[in-house]
Amino acid sequence: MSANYKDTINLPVTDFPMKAQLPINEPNLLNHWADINLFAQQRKQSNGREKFVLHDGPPYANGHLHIGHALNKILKDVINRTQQMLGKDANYVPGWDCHGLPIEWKIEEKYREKKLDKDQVPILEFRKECREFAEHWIEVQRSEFKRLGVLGDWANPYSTMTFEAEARIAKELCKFLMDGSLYKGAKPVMWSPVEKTALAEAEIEYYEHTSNTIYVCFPIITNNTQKTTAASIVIWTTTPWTIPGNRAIAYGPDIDYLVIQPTKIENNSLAQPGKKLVIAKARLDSFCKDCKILDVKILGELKGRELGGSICAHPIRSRGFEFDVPALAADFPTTTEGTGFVHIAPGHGADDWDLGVKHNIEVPDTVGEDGCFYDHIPLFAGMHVYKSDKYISEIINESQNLLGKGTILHRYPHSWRSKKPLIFRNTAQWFISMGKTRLREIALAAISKTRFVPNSGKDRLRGMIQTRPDWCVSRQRAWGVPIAVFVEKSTGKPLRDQNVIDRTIKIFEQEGADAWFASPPERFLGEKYDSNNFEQIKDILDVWFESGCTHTFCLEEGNWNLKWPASLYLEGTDQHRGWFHSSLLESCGTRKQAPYEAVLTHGFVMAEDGQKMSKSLGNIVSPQDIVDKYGADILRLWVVSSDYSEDLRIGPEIIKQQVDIYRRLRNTLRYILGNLHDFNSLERMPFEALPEQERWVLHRIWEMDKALRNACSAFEFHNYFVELHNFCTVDLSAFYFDVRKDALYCEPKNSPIRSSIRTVLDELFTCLTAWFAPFICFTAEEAWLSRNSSADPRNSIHLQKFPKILDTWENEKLAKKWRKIRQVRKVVTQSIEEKRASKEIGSSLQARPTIFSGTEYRDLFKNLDPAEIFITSDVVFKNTDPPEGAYRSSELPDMCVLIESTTGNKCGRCWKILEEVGKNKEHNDLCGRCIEAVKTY
RNA sequence: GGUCCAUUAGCUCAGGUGGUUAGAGCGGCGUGCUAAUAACGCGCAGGUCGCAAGUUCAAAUCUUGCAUGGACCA
Repeated sequence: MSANYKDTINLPVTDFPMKAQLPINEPNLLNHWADINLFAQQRKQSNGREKFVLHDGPPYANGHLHIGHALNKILKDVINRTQQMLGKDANYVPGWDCHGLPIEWKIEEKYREKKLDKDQVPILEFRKECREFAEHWIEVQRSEFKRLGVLGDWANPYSTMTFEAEARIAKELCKFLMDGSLYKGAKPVMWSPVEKTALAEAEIEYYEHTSNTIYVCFPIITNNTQKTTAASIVIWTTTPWTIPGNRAIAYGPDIDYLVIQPTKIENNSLAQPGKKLVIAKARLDSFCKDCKILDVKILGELKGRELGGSICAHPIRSRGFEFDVPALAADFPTTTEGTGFVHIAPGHGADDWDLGVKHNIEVPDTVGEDGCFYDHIPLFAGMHVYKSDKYISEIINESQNLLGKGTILHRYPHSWRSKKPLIFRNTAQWFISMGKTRLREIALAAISKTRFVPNSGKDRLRGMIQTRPDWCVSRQRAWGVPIAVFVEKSTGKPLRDQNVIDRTIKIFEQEGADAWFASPPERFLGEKYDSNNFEQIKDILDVWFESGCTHTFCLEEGNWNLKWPASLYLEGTDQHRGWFHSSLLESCGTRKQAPYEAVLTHGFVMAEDGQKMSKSLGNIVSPQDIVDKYGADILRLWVVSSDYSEDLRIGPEIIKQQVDIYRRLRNTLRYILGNLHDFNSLERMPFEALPEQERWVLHRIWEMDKALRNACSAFEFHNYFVELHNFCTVDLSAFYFDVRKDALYCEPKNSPIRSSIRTVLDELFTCLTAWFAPFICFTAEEAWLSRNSSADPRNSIHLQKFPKILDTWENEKLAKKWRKIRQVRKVVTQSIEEKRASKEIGSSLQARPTIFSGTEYRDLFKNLDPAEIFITSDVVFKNTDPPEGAYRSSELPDMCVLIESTTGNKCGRCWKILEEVGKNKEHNDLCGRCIEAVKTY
């Protein structure tokens, strides 16, 4: 009859629950952090330490957070927390991007619902509504970010629409004005004749559209090769209305062209037999078909480059278009459609404009803002471009230069608002020159001095800076910082007067940029100038210029006590084109160096199958859903276990995996906490007194600490986190905890071995809570407080540094030995499993392994208890030949194991099966160790 | 259409300069314990390294092409 010894066993005791209930508990911890003013405590505590400033790339304040926001901010938070715990002062000031189109749209939409035109609304009222809209979303996003556990100065964020920011942005632009790099130029932009406005990329939608197409002859009047004498270059265009704006023709220097002569045509063909034409060799067949030419004579063949220096006549030259049309080499003509030549209207296309600028060709203004030809255009004045195709064709035909016409169905840009087709139109715009003040070279030099993580970002940004054109910084919009510049009417030159600028900036600081629209120009110009002689520019600054200025009003100025340049900028890879780019140019233009020491980029978040998330596919994962269902720590776990240098994936299965990993980590903490119940520092054992296995754990801690510090300095967490998880699972749970369970539970309460183990558990608790803290910030705090809250209620794991690990804990020799021990253990557990499968054994304590091997293996366990390590009741080493049926593993072929059932009786307390049990009269169901232990209760 | 990047077990990731049978963990399956118990242990099965050529004695690794996915640009 065995007594119940459960009460005499040191079972784990803890109030740290197995079930996390994160969606309920995390908000409680957030409240706790607010109560103890954690962020302020952190700042105070780290005052004077080396600063680490991660400058926040401002999200756009116009909607709920999506998974990409969550990835970005959690990654920032992890980095800030690791830097803080490494001993730096990682002050983090979040920010918002507030001006710009998407918000304007929303407000315009409201007006449209009320059947009001935006232009009828006073601009100040319109801007006020935009501001209120942005303010609303800042509030929403702020609370969503906080819920993710992101720690920062949420009470005092920066934004691009504060008066100080608006003033500062205008001031920065004026630096480009004063040094001469800001200039007024012209550029074709996507233009909607219906709304009479330029459109941004995001406002353009592509639909199927039927366009008129024409083949047009450009008679060659000057040539460098006899082959083309008296011939005409043939172009094909889908926009006949751009012919009045034509000023050049582009050819491909490596394209093969033919000189041909139609010999036979269909009755209704527009082509003329005998006329010499030049077209691409590869286009001959389809050209003849389109122009109803039945047969041709090939007169010659030439490479595009032979056309260099050729000059053609404009196809309606005799009708008021007396232009010379040069043939120019370009890389964009192809032989996949048309004739291998591209007609160039510099006012009506990006390629056209670039080529025109390159060859100093004037950019004609032919079309007004309503889509009608200007009055000064002969023949077509006042005509709408959409209605002019037919007439233009007729005029060209009258000039005998029309070869064919047709229609084509293709994708064509349309206005997001009116759904009407768009045109490219030449407009006056403001630019920052890449060359005048050597901005390009300065920026390139700054890139080479910057650290990029991953490294490939460096080449990417460099490539963009190398090839980018001048920066177009003006927008014909309402919600933003104005280009606060006056242009002198008589000269067309911008006014460069520092006094005017200073006066303007001062007004902006006090009243915001609204003042530009609210006040008369005299207020800014002062008494020195007559406002009648100046045009006040009402264009809005490109929002990229604004966000490119955040380093000035957040880092350089402001009350946050940060540093310039920032230690790190961290955003998605799309920001090579965006914020990294504009910040670099702004800073290099005004400060001759980059605003950041390092740039980190992460990939995009895809659905589980690697596809983009989209409403139509129904594969969108929202951070709010994950937080509500599983908790922010699960989302944070996903962030740190993913490789952010590429695109990353998320979906139900991946989240489930994080939940599983989370449970293991949590139970590891729970087990440690349970066994540290009633432990105090007096119980700690000195290092020298610790058994070998405990010193092995300390060695592993030393290794993990090294791995952590490497991961932090490389900003690379996913490999480290796998290692940390493996440490908890493989080293601790499956090995150290399992082996030491007997001693923890069954040895007398104050035995040295228990105290040694608990000393190590205490170290593990300190380390694991700190190591987890930057990642699963809620759970680490919950565990920490469950042990430390009584000491100081203002306590927090997030006020700790990473523990300093002593180098004396390193012991590679010991580690090597224990790797071998675990190899042997593996063979033993395998051999036990064989007996379990055949139902000869259940618990491993029923097994008695005999190890047949050389003495080397027995020596491995000298001064150790191999039975405890194998969790068997006994172990025997034999130096003899193994019997038939002994287990041998290919891993360790020089040993084998024979498993036999133990003989003896089961100790009612520790469950080992030992011969000695039953030999004691007083306690005939206990082993010797347990008899001694029981006496202490 | 152009430029760049990626593709290793169901999942997340390792795999310096080419060199034995491509590794972990999770999940799966089986199983033990019933004193971490919606926990913990033990064992097992999973891979034509996206596809196809090429270089080489030898390719997951180097080259080229293709496919799929992604970013930026047009």
